[in-house]
Amino acid sequence: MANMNSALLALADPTRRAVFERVARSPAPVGDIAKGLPVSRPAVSQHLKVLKEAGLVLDHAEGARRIYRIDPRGLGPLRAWLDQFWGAALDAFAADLEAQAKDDKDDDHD
Amino acid sequence: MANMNSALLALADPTRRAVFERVARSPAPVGDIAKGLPVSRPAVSQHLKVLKEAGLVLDHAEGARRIYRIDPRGLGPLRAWLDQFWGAALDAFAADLEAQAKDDKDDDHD
DNA sequence: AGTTCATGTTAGCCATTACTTACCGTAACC
DNA sequence: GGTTACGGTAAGTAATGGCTAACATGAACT
Repeated sequence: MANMNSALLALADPTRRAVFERVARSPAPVGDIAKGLPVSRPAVSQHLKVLKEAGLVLDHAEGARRIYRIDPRGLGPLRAWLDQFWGAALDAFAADLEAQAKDDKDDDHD
Repeated sequence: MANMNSALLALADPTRRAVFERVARSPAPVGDIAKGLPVSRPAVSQHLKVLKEAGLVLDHAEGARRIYRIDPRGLGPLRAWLDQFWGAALDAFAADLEAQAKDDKDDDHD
């Protein structure tokens, strides 16, 4: 499912996120991905399955190899969800500045 | 730790994400947050602790209550990390379009 | 001081999960 | 056909994590 929940869940694990980052850099077969990681090849295969179900990567057979690449639509919902709170974060930042200014005024005993 | 790893890990859990969304909407004490959720108050308190250590929320005492609000700096690293792969996703999308066009035309390659 | 309200903390339980080893299927070689 | 390369799947295990219940802390109020 390519919703934001599964995407967030998939990217939470450091190893799986490393797999995703590797695939995002450039498409690669499973073996190559596993070579650059401290886990076994089946582990990478399992991570790729999760990433695929989360809509973050795509795969296609190429002979005996299976090439994984980033799924363009995967990061969309996640980014949209994040931006939803970007405004709230900025508002909070503005409120912080205001409160800080008030504090400075209160604390101006020499 | 206010890095992107802990932020991603904190937001992965649906309940904890609901807590974060509630806090982001408007600052509130723990009891009020727990009222709108299907888990106990201690559970909310634990989630808030994780969110706080991830740099996603801030708290300040207000009498016996403890008001939690969003931490403006929390989403920054996460958003930055996400944008790092936004370009790769767009590139992949462009590659998809190109491949599709090639398929449609059944043309030989560039 | 004693009581009540609001919250943090601990202990323990249960479900989930990330990992490895072993195995099976498939595709390209000889 | 046999063998080798590549990758997905199953089973079993150790570790993690979220939850509740019980306890501890501290502030406000009478």
